Amino acid sequence: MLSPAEADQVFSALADATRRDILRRAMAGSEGVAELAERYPMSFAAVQKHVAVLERAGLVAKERAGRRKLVVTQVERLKQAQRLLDEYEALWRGRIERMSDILEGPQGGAA
Amino acid sequence: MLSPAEADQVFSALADATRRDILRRAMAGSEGVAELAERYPMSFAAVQKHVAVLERAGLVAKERAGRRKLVVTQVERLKQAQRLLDEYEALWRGRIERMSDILEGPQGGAA
DNA sequence: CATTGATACAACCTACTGGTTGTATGACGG
DNA sequence: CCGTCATACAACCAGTAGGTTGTATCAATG
Repeated sequence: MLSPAEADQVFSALADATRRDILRRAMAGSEGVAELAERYPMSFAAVQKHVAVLERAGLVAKERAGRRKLVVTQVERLKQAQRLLDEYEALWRGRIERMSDILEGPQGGAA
Repeated sequence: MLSPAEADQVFSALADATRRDILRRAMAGSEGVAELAERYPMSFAAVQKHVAVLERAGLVAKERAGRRKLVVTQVERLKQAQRLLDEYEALWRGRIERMSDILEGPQGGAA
């Protein structure tokens, strides 16, 4: 669903509070880069770079709106990341079950 | 649930394929650092550093077992990350509802 | 078509990351 | 207690990330 390289990109994009905030604001999809930039204590270009990171990770896209470009989150990528974490958690549950098997002894044990 | 700084640590820990793999292996919780290290094409010390990153992020802990230390994943942190992504997705759903409100027109509109 | 507003991009700097090797600590076996 | 296995840590290096400023493109407007 997410290749290892894509997962790298998605998680490292999420590993920055400013980018997570941009992602949240981009849910509404009504702000351009300039509007976003006003909200953070850094230069316009810095915010632009953050948006570019999110875009490369597939977490947002830009839509032309006149002379602006609106930043909108791509919720599908977010869901893919969720699913990856779900898989890990499923593995964990599997581990518990396997441990239970062991604790219940070899009655139904290996052939 | 996760402070911004903690979220930074968790996601940046997850943003590396080797570390995600270690995390999965650590679900079984029966391997020490040395056993893990054998599986990756890098030095023991490099794997040790990856484990340290996961540990600082709270995603794994080490349990002493004789002269070894077993690396075990802390599933609670994983769940906290999941919940964070759930929150984002909930925001998205909220956006959809708000958009529907708008599309349905101002019958119940602003006072 | 010149100006202005919004975005993009390049060059640069500093700090951190991911890897290396080498050395030190800690726990068990003889 | 001496050796050895397992882990930890420090020093170092190359590459990348996150910030800066400055310049260039692109679209609307007079």
